[in-house]
Parts: sequence; C-alpha cells; structure tokens
Amino acid sequence: MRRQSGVALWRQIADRIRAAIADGSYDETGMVPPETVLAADFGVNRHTVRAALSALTQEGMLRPVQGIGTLILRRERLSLPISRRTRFTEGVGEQARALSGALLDHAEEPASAAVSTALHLAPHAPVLRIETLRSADKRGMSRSTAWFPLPRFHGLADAFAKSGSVTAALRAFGVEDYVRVKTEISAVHAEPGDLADLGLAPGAIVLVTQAVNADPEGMPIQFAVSRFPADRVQFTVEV
Amino acid sequence: MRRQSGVALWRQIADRIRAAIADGSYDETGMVPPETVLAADFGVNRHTVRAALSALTQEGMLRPVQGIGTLILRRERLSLPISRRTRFTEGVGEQARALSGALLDHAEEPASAAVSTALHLAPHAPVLRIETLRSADKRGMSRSTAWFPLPRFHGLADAFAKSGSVTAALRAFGVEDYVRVKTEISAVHAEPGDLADLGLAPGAIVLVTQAVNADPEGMPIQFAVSRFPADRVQFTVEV
DNA sequence: TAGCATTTGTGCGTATGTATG
DNA sequence: ACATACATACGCACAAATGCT
Repeated sequence: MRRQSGVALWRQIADRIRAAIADGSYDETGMVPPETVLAADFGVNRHTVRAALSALTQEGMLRPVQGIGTLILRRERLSLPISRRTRFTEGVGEQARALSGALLDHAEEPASAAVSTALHLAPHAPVLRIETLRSADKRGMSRSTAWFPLPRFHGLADAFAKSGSVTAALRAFGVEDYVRVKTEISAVHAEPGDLADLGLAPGAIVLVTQAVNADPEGMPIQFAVSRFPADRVQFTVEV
Repeated sequence: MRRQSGVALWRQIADRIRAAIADGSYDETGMVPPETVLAADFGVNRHTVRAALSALTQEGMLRPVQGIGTLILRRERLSLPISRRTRFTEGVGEQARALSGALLDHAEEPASAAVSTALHLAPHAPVLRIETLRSADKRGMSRSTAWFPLPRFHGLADAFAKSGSVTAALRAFGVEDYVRVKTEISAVHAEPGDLADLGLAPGAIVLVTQAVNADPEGMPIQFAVSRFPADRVQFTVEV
C-alpha cells in the first residue's frame, strides 16, 4: 500500500480485494471480511476501505447488507483456450449462456506495416478491417480489430454482422477450416476506448492478443488484435 | 483520460506513453514528442505530462535532454515462448545477455488443495516449495513459486541455488526431459511483494501464469505460479 | 558573434481530490 | 458532517540548454 504513487489507496485496496475474490480467498463465508478488519489488515482508515468496497459494489461484484456484511456476487473468470483450433464461440462453450458478437465498424483500406507483414501481403495492399465487440451474458468480453486480405474477403463484414461469428462468416466465403498459427499475449492498462466499449474503470487491465489465423494451405487469412478485460477473462494454453 | 477515478492523470498518461513506446509509435525519431505536444494531445497541463515523463525516466526508459527533447532508451519487451518444451532460460535466448536465477526461499510443507490437484497428489501430501526470482540484464523478469512432490525431489532447492536453473536442477534428480502440459494466463495489478522483488510501481501490471510440467511418462513433477512485469515481458504461443 | 526558435527545467498561486481522525 | 494535512492538476511566467541562421 504505497502512498503518493499516482494510484489512490482506495483503488489499490479495491484491486487487491478483487484479486482475493478471484483466487477464492473468501470462498468459505461468501463474504468480504468486516470493514474494520480490512482497515486493520491494510493499515488504513475505515473510510478508505469503504471507498474501495463502494467501487467494487459499483462494478456489480459486491452487495453490502446492513447488519450482515458484504456479500460476494460470484463472477467466475471466463477461461479461453488457445490452441491450433482457437475459436472464441466454441472456447466459451458451457461457461456462459448468452453469447453475442456485434459489428462496430468496418472499412476497406491499405494495410499498415504490421498488418501487411502478418498477412504476408505487399506493403499497402488493400485489406478489410472490422471492429467487433463480443459479449457473454451481457458483459463485454473482447474488443477486437481484425484485418482480412482483399479482394478475397470483400463483403465479409456483412456476413459477420448477420451471424456474429468469424467462423461462420469465413465459411460463407468458402473457408471450411482455419488454424491459429501464432498468438502474442501481453497486458496493458485500459485506454479510453476500452472504458467505453467494455465498461471498465480507468486503471483496469486489458489482456492484449495479436493473433494470425491461416487457411489449411497455410495462407494467412486473418490478423487480429483483441483486448480482453483481465478481471473477466483468462487464457489457457494446452500444448 | 478520466479524472476522479482513483488513478492520477500523470499515471494514466505514463501508462499510455509506455504502451506507445512498446508498440513502436515513436521509432522514427527515437524520441518522445515535445511536452507541449503531448499536453495538447492528452488535453492536460504540461506539468502533468512532466510528472508522467518523470516517472518513466525514473524507470530508466527515458532520458530528457534540455534544448533537445526526451530520448527513448529502451523499448524492447522480452518475448517468452510458450510451447510443449517451455524453458525460461532457453526461451530468453539471444534477447538478453546477463541471465540469473536466485533462490529466495524454500520449505517442505503439506500441499494445499490447488497444489495437490495440479500434481495429482493426495490432499496434504508433502511437497517442496521454492520461491525464485529470475532476472535478465539486471532487471527482474519473473517472481515464481514452484511446488515439487516429495520425497522424490528432496534437496532440489540446493541444486537450483547452485545452477539458477530449474532444468539443470531437475536433471540432477534424473529428470532428463519434461514437458509443459498446461498453462493458464491472467493479469492482475502488482501486489506489495511484486513491487519490492521486481522493482515496480503501484498500479503496475503483472502477467500471472499457472503452469504444470510433467515428465515424459506424463507424471506431473512441477506446479508453478509465476508473476511477470507486463511492461517487460510478453508471451508468444505457437501451436 | 549575435539573435532567434525550440525544448526542457523551475517557481508560485490556486482549486480540487484523497486520507485521516 | 466537519476539520486538517497532503497530493494532484492547472495556469502563467521565466530561466537554461541546444541548434540554426
């Protein structure tokens, strides 16, 4: 708990309580310890603990009950498998009920250096860019920007908008199967765009993946940069 | 850039500049834009930008030069491959010169529920726990806690202390080869322990992996929880 | 050499946010 | 709810170092 660090004490404490809930430290009671206990544990005033709990309540993670304590509303982390056959929709599987994929924006444009490299295209070759938002149980789970080579996938944005699934949209373009050839995983603080689309608070963490998918012949067909709220998603790699 | 969020503006800006440096946005000049430009871009006072740059200078990422600008000293992130044959030392490869692994602590103790499950042991079976700190070029790269079944690996802590390598220590116990069978990746805010061991600032992000290694016969021999500073490390998965 | 534009470094006054008791 | 202390953010002004004309 460091002061004068640019991060308010109440937020540092909120982050630690959130982590403790996620790793099951309070599973026995299903409640957060009393405010006075937390205040003593963290070495701060009770006001400060209350500010932290208030923020977590705002996030929908806690529900305070007068005279009883502060209940934990269990929100498991979605576990997304990364494998040679990574698909968001299938990966979520039984973990959530209401799955949706929305098309936020799309455009045809010349490829940037990073995109043309990833897709093995000539510099500035034309590509289709689509911006998507995926949700599970009405909570934002990923904000993704994907690029596809043109003219092969001209019109794919419409196909995605109809189905809400990249796999289905690609199938409409004759791609029966595709494989994940590379995934880079990093983590950064949420940017203003994430806050709006995913409903996050400043200082929140987003996991960032940069992935390349290829068709069965090994030709890259999609390069995607996706951003996942780290408190709602984790990755599993089984090789 | 949201105010009154528990995260100081200068820290939010420092995080965005760090991310911009990491993704190569300023590679053309090798310098950060002038303070007045950054202030206008982010819509804040120049003092606030200076507080952000000062923090990054403290991290050793920037060097300001009066009359010239602010030079970028380090932008590369260590890329750690995750595969069936994941090894920290080999994974770093050519990316760093001085590699070291220090043994911080070790003890023999009964397995917790998570550990006994991961290692396929009976509840409370005896295990060896070792705490390690790995560094590359004198910068902390991972803080790791690993568990090994007993009595098979009794004395492994000493072997690790001598070599600074898990692979070498295991070989001393007759394990010529081992494979990574599972990796879970998530991200959280740094805890006080991370700040000290890895030299991080509050609010910093740590990537967390939970991994199981098994010997060639498929018997789990190691369960490890590792914490990596997200601004120094990223993962690559090639399947 | 002198002058000028650009850029980082510093000081001060004020308003708001954070943490305590 | 109030009072207090400190951190954060702003606006304005000016000093100091550098490169160019």
